Amino acid sequence: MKQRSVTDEQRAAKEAVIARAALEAFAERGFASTRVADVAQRAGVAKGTIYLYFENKTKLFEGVVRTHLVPSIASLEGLVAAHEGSAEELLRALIRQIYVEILDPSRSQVMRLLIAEGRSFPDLVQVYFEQVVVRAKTVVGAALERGEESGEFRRTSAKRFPQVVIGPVFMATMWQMLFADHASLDTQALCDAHLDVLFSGLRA
Amino acid sequence: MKQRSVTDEQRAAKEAVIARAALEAFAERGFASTRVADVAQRAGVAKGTIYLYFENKTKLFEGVVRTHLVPSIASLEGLVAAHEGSAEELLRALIRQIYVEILDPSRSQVMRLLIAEGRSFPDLVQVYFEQVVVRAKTVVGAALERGEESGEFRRTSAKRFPQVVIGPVFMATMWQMLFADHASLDTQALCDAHLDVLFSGLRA
DNA sequence: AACAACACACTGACCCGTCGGTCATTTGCC
DNA sequence: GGCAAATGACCGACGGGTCAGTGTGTTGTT
Repeated sequence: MKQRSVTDEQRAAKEAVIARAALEAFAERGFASTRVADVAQRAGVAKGTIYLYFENKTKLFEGVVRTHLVPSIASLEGLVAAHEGSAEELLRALIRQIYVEILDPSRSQVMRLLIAEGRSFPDLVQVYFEQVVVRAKTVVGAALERGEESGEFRRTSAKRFPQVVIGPVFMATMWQMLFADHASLDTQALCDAHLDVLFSGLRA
Repeated sequence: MKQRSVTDEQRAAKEAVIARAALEAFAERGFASTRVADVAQRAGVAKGTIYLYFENKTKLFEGVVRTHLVPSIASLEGLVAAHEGSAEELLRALIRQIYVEILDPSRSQVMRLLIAEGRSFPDLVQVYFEQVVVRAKTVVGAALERGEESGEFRRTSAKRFPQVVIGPVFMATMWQMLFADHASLDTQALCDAHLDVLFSGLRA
């Protein structure tokens, strides 16, 4: 039993090593152009070994995405549940946290991969939509709602469109991935400007 | 001479047919997974014919992108140059126009392709950055500047970050491409909500 | 303690389908 | 009949996936 559980841990650990290597490789060249042999080399194993951990290249991709999307939303939901101050404070904290999460390279690379390959992986898109997008939208929507209820925020249709609130965050991520070489963005300053304009626009 | 120019027209026309077919194919399956034979079939020509118009598959991709990115910005620049009313009116018109341009399927597909394949085509990314992104950023930045100069808008750091202003538009595009099946967006209503919050946030 | 038999994760050379690119041939126009 | 444009069968490289073989650690026997 003890013996067995050690083996499982080791297995999970190696799986994680391979998944990490695969994410890097896919992020760099795209799914189709990445050779399994390249993933193997990055992971420091032979090509055949990968097929001991993942059924095929497609399943490897799915594994990579599934591994990297789940954990981030819970922390946002936690923020909302725990918060007791004003709605503005809550929403500020929320947005700042979203900037942090989404600008994390492995997270943004996964987003980019889903944008790139989504058409070929509708199931993955659906999982991402349900597990990440809907939950994030709900969380932000709830903060907006709370602000309206308490009279802090004007009554706008914004709460129906949390996209308006997080659009700039999303754009900042894509900008960094595509254009960092040409004109890297001062995301801290952008975040401040964003919050400034947003809350002036929301306040009652 | 007449003969010659007819030939050129015909040549350009067929090139456009192929480029259009290629855009569809690339958008559907990605660059690497698209077979040249598939592009040929969509365009109603034989595979060999494609190579009479494009040197190789890569050049075909470049041709597709170059064809579809150029025309859109000029109209925005025209708006700014021609406008004589308030800065708010100008910026509203600008943003609405951006929604129209960017939500046009062929334009958004090109954006998606660049996000997906950017790492493999740095030259294309640079062209896109200079010809589209910088110009769009400049145009929006100019409208913001004008509003501050005239005292219509508060002095914010937003003019340094037009990304804050167009982030929601960008996000709406990506949303439609990825999630239209799951939860199609009412882009008209989103645009209204966006403008509402934005201008409340900007006004002096 | 020494050794044999076994288990099993790992390896990478190989197989074979796929697809970018070529070019000898055909088509269509004057 | 001459010429350019178009065709699609063909070639060769490439890469996903396989599997016979290797090395290491464990168990069982004397």
